[in-house]
Amino acid sequence: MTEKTKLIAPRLPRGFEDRTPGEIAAVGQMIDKIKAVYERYGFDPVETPLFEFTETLGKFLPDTDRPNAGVFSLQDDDEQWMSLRYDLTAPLARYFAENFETLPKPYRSYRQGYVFRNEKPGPGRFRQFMQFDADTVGAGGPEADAEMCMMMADVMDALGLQGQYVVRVNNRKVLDGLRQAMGISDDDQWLVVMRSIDKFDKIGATGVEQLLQKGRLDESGDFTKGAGLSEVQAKALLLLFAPITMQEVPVAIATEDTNKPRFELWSLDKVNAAPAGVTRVDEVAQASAATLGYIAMVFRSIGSQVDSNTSAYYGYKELYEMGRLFQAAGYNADRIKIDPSVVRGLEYYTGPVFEIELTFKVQNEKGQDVVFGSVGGGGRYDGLVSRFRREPVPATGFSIGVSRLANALKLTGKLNASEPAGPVVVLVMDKEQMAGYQAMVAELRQAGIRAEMFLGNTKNFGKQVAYADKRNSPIVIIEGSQEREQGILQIKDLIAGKQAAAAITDNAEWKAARPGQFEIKRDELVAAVQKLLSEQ
RNA sequence: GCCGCCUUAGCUCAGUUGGUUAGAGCGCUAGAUUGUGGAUCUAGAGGUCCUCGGUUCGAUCCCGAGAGGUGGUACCA
Repeated sequence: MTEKTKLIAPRLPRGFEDRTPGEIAAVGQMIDKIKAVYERYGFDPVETPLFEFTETLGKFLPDTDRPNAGVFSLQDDDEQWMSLRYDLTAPLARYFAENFETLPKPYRSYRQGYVFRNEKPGPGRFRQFMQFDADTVGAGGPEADAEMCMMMADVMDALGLQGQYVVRVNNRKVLDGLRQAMGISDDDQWLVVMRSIDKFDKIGATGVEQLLQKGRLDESGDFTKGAGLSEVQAKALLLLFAPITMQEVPVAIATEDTNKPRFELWSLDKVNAAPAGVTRVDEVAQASAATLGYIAMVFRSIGSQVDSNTSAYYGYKELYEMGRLFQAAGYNADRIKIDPSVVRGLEYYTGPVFEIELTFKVQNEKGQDVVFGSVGGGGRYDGLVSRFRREPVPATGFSIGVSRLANALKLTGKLNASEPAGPVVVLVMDKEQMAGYQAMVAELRQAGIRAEMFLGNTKNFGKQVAYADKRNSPIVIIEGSQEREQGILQIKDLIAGKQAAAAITDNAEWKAARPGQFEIKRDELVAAVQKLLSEQ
């Protein structure tokens, strides 16, 4: 005991966080609100484990037998690689495929939990964080995608963020069509193009333009190699971000196949004299008409037409139909808007992609503006279940980054992270009377009131009251020998006392005043506490 | 991964031009007060000065390497 043993420094690996009662309560409230929206849309919960076989998650490095370094992995007894899940989508695909025979199809499910990524953490980025997902598996139409977007918007409303977010929607098929039109055949080159576009909110138009061409030298002096596009190609892609100015309006022209309208840009004069079968897009999808027209214009600027290649056509048509659905359901462009610059991750999305963006400024503790990125997103992933089953299974879904959203709300003071009320504390005035104090606690607990007897060092009475204060306790119960003889108790209202004492500066006066304290009969304990709690 | 900055008490930081017992504020513990929260006063605990190596009579300080933290950037399913 005399020799000093080497102590272990209590420390947390970076990217991980402890959560206090206030934070747990605040996130719990968020979860309840999100859950309520999902359930209202007809989704059912399911829970899957934190660990999966690495091959289930699909994260083996190419050409090696080791998992991707970005996932936490370990080998089981039989040397099979297992990994902590890094999202909730791959485990859902596994669950659906494994229970294919019994699940209803389409299958609507939601689930919430921690996911893990072994990457360098940053502001608002963690190595363990919570996601809350909803997915519809087995429904291939844009109605399912549109429903996802509307549900995301409803969730944000339910969290009290009306008017402070926008759900941005794009379609990967449109981007693929652009690629074809521009004649980019190299997959790697296209990958760099997509990454560059995805960085728009971080590095701006100039930065993206540099990345699309030769490359960009950032502030730290690091050079990022560009995609090697020509100036003409780069400028055309940059139109995706340009402010929308339209001389012409998009129209849908009926064709022999009623499911395949043609999309063109017409001048207003031409539209006004339009023959039957030509519909202005803004009459059916007002919310996003300008953007739809704009996408058509981007195609024209590179010498193509939006419906001249299959991929772009279907992407465009899906966006058009989703726009109609948003319009019909009353979701305007200030809540959900079509935005051709949305890219989202790169791996498995096959059609519509969407992202929630906060439209208010977020500042960190030091008062600096923080680029927060999206707080949620998703899209259609028709290929994911096919890894487990031979038949094609379409699926769409999205994910809310609960941790990141909570962090944003915390920084803006919109998260109610106040410490929850503590228990009623019964003070120990006389160690011989423990049984009596414990009986009081039991009475209170039986009445459903949080209560505890002070268990620490009872020698100094002031410390007991200080303990109750630190516990955020609303009330303390005092029974000394004087009270016991008279069959009474002292009830001390700590909340009222705190207010009443604010004006007192002298310690002697402070003690004499005993603010917020009054007497009751012993047998009135439960009733008096209940009454006081309801008044506080 | 790459680039910059940082590392002294639980926290925020001072300091030593290289010299013997390394400081402050806040916090913590105890006492003033075995019948009252805040404030006040008193006392106390708490330090491998990030680690290792080098230079030096002597290193917390100078030099080198490493670790950790932080910011940017890359990757991000």
